[in-house]
Amino acid sequence: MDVSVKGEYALRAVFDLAGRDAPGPVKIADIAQRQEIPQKFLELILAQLKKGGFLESRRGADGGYFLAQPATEITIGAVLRHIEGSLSPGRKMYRNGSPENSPFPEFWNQVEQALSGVIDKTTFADLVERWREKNTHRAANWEI
Amino acid sequence: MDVSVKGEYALRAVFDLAGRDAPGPVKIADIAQRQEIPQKFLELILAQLKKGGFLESRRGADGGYFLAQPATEITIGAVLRHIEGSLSPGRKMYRNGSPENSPFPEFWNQVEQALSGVIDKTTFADLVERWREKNTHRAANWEI
DNA sequence: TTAATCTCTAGTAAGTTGATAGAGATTGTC
DNA sequence: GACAATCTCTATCAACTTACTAGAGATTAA
Repeated sequence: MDVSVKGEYALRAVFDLAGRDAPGPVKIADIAQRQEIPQKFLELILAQLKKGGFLESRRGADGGYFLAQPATEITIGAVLRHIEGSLSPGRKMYRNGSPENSPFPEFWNQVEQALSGVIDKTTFADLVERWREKNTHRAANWEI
Repeated sequence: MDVSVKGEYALRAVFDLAGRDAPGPVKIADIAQRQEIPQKFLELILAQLKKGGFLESRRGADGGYFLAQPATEITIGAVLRHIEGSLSPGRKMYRNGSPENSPFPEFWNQVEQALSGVIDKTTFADLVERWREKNTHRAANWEI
């Protein structure tokens, strides 16, 4: 029951992009530095996020990544599911068509719903907002 | 974000023991067969559950395992945490004392609480009860 | 004593994770 | 058009984890 480091990097990267006010693409190198993520690893993650439809990019000089949708419409759950695969903790149980008369599937279902109640209802806009509330007088990461 | 096969085996084993009406120890081999768990692997898991204070055992002929506490007092969360370690999905994030001004710790806290609301409030007695409700006319697994 | 059990210590094959390397494809600028 | 800056794609890899397996040892009931 854990989110991989890769998943965490993905969340931080999207958060970084969601927090930018100025329009225009952001360089991988910048995200990598601000979020302390190994750049080459981040490249793979951003490419995957792009395939998932969360990000868009532009190459060449002055290229970079930017959100494909408004931050109010990207949930943590969506990003995490795309990077980590299913988040259902009990998905392996009785996967071979074993006992149907088990209480576990129902139980895991409850767990999944509880989880979903948080991760699928929190957007990156929410995260940025919370972050700003806590840092009204401090300088923002992305305002250098 | 996943429960390991080992964790699932542990839950099934405790569930198996919680569902027994007759007193007295249950053999590893029996649990292994009913729950379809490789016996040698189950041995390790049961030993670990014993160390965690969930089970007790008796060796020798007519030996076996049995619950160390009533099933009403053993929660899924307790067993899972003991087998899997922390269930906090975001525990790795900013583990190196990085940004304190991040919205993520707070977010992961919410996730943890939502999770806890289910797994720390469901006991094995609950599971057995649910199981029995669904199987009032069918033969129980452990009644052979 | 013997057979049945739990117990303890090792080992291990397969898979996953968290990267790194380097060449290729685009794009803006001079 | 050359060139530099970026993203993009494919391959590789060491370290670690997972899910087991093996086998000898300790304890108990009959």
